[in-house]
Amino acid sequence: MGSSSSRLNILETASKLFQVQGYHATGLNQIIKESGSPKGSIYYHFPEGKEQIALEAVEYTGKIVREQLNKTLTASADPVESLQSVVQHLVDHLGHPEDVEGVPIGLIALETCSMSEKLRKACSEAFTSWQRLFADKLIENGFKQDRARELGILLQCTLEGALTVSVTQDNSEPLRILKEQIPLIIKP
Amino acid sequence: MGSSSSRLNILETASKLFQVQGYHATGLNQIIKESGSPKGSIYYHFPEGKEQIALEAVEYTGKIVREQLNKTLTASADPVESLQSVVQHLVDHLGHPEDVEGVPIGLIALETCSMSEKLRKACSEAFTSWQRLFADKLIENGFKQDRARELGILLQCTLEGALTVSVTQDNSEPLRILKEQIPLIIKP
DNA sequence: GTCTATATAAAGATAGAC
DNA sequence: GTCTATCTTTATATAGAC
Repeated sequence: MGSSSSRLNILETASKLFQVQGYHATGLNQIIKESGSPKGSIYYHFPEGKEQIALEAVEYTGKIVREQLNKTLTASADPVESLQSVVQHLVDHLGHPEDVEGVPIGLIALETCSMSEKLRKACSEAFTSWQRLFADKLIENGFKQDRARELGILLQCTLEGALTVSVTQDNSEPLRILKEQIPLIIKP
Repeated sequence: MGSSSSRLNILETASKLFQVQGYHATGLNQIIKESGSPKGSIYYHFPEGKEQIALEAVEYTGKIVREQLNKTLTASADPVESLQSVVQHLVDHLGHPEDVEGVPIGLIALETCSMSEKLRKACSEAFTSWQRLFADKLIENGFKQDRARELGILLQCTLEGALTVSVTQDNSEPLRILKEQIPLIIKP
C-alpha cells in the first residue's frame, strides 16, 4: 500500500469535484484542500498533472457507475422494472451530488471532448460500457441482439439528457417523466 | 445603431465559444481576439463582465435555436416527420459547431447551474421554451395537452442526451438511432 | 465609443528541504 | 513519500489616454 491510500483519496475527491463543477472550474488547489493532501503529493502521484487526474477520475467514475448500474439492474428480473429503478435512483440523489452517481461524466465529456482526445475517448468508453449493460439486460430477456444494442444506446442517451435537464431546471420532473415512459420505449 | 454592431458581434462570438468550449474554458481575451473588438469595449458594452455576457449569450442562443426549431417543425405537417427533420439537422451539423445550433447550451447549463442562479434560470428557460415548441406541435396534431407537454419534455431531454453522447463519441449513431425511434416515442 | 497598459488574483506547475 | 515556497502564465477586471 503506502501510496495507495493517499492516491485513492485524491482520486475520489477529484472525481466528485469534476462531476459537480466540471474540469475547468475545479482547481488543483481545491483538490489539494478538500482531499487534505499537500500539493507536493499530487504531482508525485500524478506526474502528468491535471489531465492525468481527470483521465483517471473519468475511468474511476465510469467503474463506480457501472457497478451501481449492475446492482440495480440485477435486483429485478423484469427489464422495465429494473430500468425504472435506475431512473428512480437518480431522482433520489438529485440534490445530493456528493454521491458519486450524481451527474456522472456528461459535463466533463462536453468540456473536454474538443480539447483532449485522450479524455474524450475515456468518456466515450464509459458511455459505451453503460450502454452495454442496458443492452445485456435486454438480451437476457429475449430481445434480439441488434435491437438490444439500439435500445441500450437510446436509454443511456435519454438518461444523460433527462439528468442534465433535471439538474438545470432544479426539478425532478424530466426524470420522472422518463421513468413513466420506459415501458413505451422498451419494445422488441 | 452605433454600439449595436460591435455589441452584437461580441455576443455572437461569445455565444459560439461558450457553446463549444464552455463557460470556464472561454476567456474574455479569446472573445476579444476572435471578435476583433478591443478589451475596453467589452466592459463598455457589458459592464457586469463575463457573467453578463454569458447570460445574454444563453438568451441569444435560446432564441436562435427556437427560431430554427420553429422553421423545421413547420416545414412538415406530420409531427413524426418534422421531429425527425430536427434530429437530422443536428446530425448534419455534428462536425460543424461553428453554426449556432451545434451543441446548444447543455454544457454551459451543467457548468454554471451550481454556481450562478441567474445563469441556471436562463438555461432552464431556454430548455422550457424548446420543450413548449415540441408540445405545441403535438397539440396541433390532436394530442391531449397533458400528454403533449410530457412528450415535449421527454423529446427535448432525449435530444440533449443524444447530442451529448454523439459529440463525445464522435459518432452520429446515437442521434440516428433516436431519429429512427421517434415514431415509437410519439404515441398518444 | 475605442484602444492600451496595467492591476490583482488565481491557475497549473516545479524545486528542493525534510 | 511529504510538505512548503515559488515560478510562470493567464484569468478577470480597471484606469485613463485618445
